[in-house]
Amino acid sequence: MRVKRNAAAMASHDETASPEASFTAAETAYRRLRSDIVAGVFEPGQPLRLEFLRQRYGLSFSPLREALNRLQTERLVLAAALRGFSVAPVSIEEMWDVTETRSLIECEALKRSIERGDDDWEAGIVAAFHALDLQVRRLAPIGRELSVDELSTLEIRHQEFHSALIARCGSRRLINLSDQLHVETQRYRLPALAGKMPTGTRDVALEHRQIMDATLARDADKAQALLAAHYRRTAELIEAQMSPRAN
Amino acid sequence: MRVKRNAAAMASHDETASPEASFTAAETAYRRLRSDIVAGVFEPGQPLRLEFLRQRYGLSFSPLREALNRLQTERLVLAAALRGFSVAPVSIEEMWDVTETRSLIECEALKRSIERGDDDWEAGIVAAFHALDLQVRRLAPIGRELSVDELSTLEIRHQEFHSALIARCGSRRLINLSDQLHVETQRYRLPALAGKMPTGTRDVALEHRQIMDATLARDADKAQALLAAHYRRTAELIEAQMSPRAN
DNA sequence: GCATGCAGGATTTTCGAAAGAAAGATATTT
DNA sequence: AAATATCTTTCTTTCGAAAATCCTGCATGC
Repeated sequence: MRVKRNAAAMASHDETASPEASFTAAETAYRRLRSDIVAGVFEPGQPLRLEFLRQRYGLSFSPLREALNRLQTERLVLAAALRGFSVAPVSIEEMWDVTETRSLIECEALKRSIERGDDDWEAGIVAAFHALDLQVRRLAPIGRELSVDELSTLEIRHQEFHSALIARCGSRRLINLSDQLHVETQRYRLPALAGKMPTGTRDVALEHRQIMDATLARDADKAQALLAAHYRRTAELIEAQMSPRAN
Repeated sequence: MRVKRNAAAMASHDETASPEASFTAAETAYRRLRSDIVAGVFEPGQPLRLEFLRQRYGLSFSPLREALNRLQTERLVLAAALRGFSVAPVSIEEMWDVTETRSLIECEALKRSIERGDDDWEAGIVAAFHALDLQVRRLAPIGRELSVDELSTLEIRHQEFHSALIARCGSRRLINLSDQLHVETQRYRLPALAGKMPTGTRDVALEHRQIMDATLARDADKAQALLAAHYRRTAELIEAQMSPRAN
């Protein structure tokens, strides 16, 4: 008799706001792998040996391989035929490519949302901004160490704000791409943020407010420009932090 | 003892210009499934029962499931936890979403290629155009039935032309997205094209030439506009062909 | 009549072992 | 000593069966 099937029986459970909530082993493998890669638990380039993963997650080969195959097409994992999987490498070039692609996708989605957005959409933005702003102010004051939990909440609310902006773009694909690119950028932001908040030099809260204001004022051009600049600034900071070290 | 491993031993073999050429069973499953879905061999919405696929392709569950997981993230297959896989449905809305997203991606990629393209890039475009043009002229004259082979060649050269246009955009992601969106659009174009060539009403060869001319003249705005119009016209024809029938 | 519960069968999902390929180590030859 | 061949080990990949879940039809009770 099996033992590990309890997870699937857990009550509805909205983890990372995914559409379906039931958990197969393959789904668990997918989420945990993705989370570990994004958080930098596994080094970029590191081979992902199946026996190692099997022990780490307490799962069998099949669900692991299914998860790795999904992550492969999401660019988080590299697969070489008959030579297994490895964590996709990171580089400044890739970081800029993700950033610029994300900018392209989200600016278009934002423009369309501004054209089509209704009252609910506006309310969603205001709500998400407020929740984000609360957390930013809570963590901003001191250049102190941030707990994993504080950072995780900040990260989630940040994503929810950006997600709310483009929610009414009317394109499943744009929203989907935005999500995927968001995950990819996390690989660069999370490790860079680990511990030290880039104190001073940047008023992220203000940037968010300006994006929101332009959006609610239905000024598509301005909103797009501000959003693009927002992402560009983040990329520049990450580049500065990456350059001194390796690569 | 196994019997089916011969495929992996086949000599180098550049099918669909994929980076790696070695064939595992999972890779075979992926390609055959994708090809069958795109060609409409499986009806949109049709459940993809594993036992059925196992018999059809002579493979076991594992490689099939791995392939289906990849196709899931590429939007060709739908997966419901514990309820298996099914062919992703098609609709006019989805068709427009693919078309517009593709337009967005490729217009940006084309703009960047025009900025950065070198002599080799130009030569690649001219060569691809010529090969495409030859095939178009070969098939155009009569409104006759087209063989699968003729259509396949046309399809490949068409894609190679569009691929050549954006080859120097400098973004792995844009090129990758363009490829994926191309595959998705095939689901709509191939069945619509099956047999009857949309005779008369449209001079595709001219459209291609104009796109190429504007591109080589480094007129980014014009080239983008022509490319977008090219895709839009195709979508309009498909919409017209889909509307009378179901959905 | 309608809902509810319960077999039985169909299907997906997972497992662990076996087969196959690559990488590394050792021996053999030139 | 270098190059080549052969054996070992490590790892991936595939397989087929077992387990879990879903679905359908039927009976039971209200």
